[in-house]
Amino acid sequence: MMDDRLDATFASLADPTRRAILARLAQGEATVNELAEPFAMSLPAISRHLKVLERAGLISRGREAQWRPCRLEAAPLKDIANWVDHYRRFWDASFDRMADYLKELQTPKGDQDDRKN
Amino acid sequence: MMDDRLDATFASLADPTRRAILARLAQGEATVNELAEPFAMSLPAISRHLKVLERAGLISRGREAQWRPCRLEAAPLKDIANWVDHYRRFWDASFDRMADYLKELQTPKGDQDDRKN
DNA sequence: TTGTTAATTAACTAACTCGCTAAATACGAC
DNA sequence: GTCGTATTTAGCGAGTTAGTTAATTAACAA
Repeated sequence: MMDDRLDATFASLADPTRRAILARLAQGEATVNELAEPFAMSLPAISRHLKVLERAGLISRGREAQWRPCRLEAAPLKDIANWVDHYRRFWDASFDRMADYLKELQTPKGDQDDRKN
Repeated sequence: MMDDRLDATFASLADPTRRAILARLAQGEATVNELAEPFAMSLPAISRHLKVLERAGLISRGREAQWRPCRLEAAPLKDIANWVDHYRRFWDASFDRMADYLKELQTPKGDQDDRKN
């Protein structure tokens, strides 16, 4: 919606570790230790990446005993998809198919944002 | 394609001034001064934003006399769109429509990238 | 040559990011 | 309480970013 949210979302996604974390969470919830396991990086570093993702609204966290399971929250990604779709005509040969696609996208509700993209 | 390019693209898009510049360029080529005009910011600042966008491959620049017209280059945006589409199912109710869409996207050539997203 | 406009580079500051290690907190088990 | 595991916070250092003003380069015009 607002500019700041796009800022935070894009900034969060600019780090390969954070994108990998999201990819992992796309397969289901995971704890911090589980998320950290694939990386040659300290646990505090991962914890920080998770905080960045949380602030951007890209993940949420539960509380089960001493574990804080993380789950993917895709709403900001939808904003990104809406934003980038405005540029689709610049790489997509078929104009009309894009029009169809955008129309489809808008059917559920008018939750697109055009101002100050 | 490679991870680094996604990094650079996302990082470039994390700034509202740069997104606004891209939005302006979506309407056609423009010189540095024209691009700077809407902003309460010095010309060197704009010049640097343009350099960031250029390094990310999001714009290219010509040379006409003392003007250096900028033009939008959308290829990196396509990468973004491809990346974010992997998460479409997390906000889109219709699974099957997404599958169709992705199939469409892949038809022209296999220029998608899945590794290390 | 001199002047004007367009754009970049240089040098600087303030603020932020990302990694680390060490210490602290939170919870469950004993 | 004490122990062990999970996670976060604190503090540090290196590197980057985004802005500034002043100086410089590039091209055209007279």
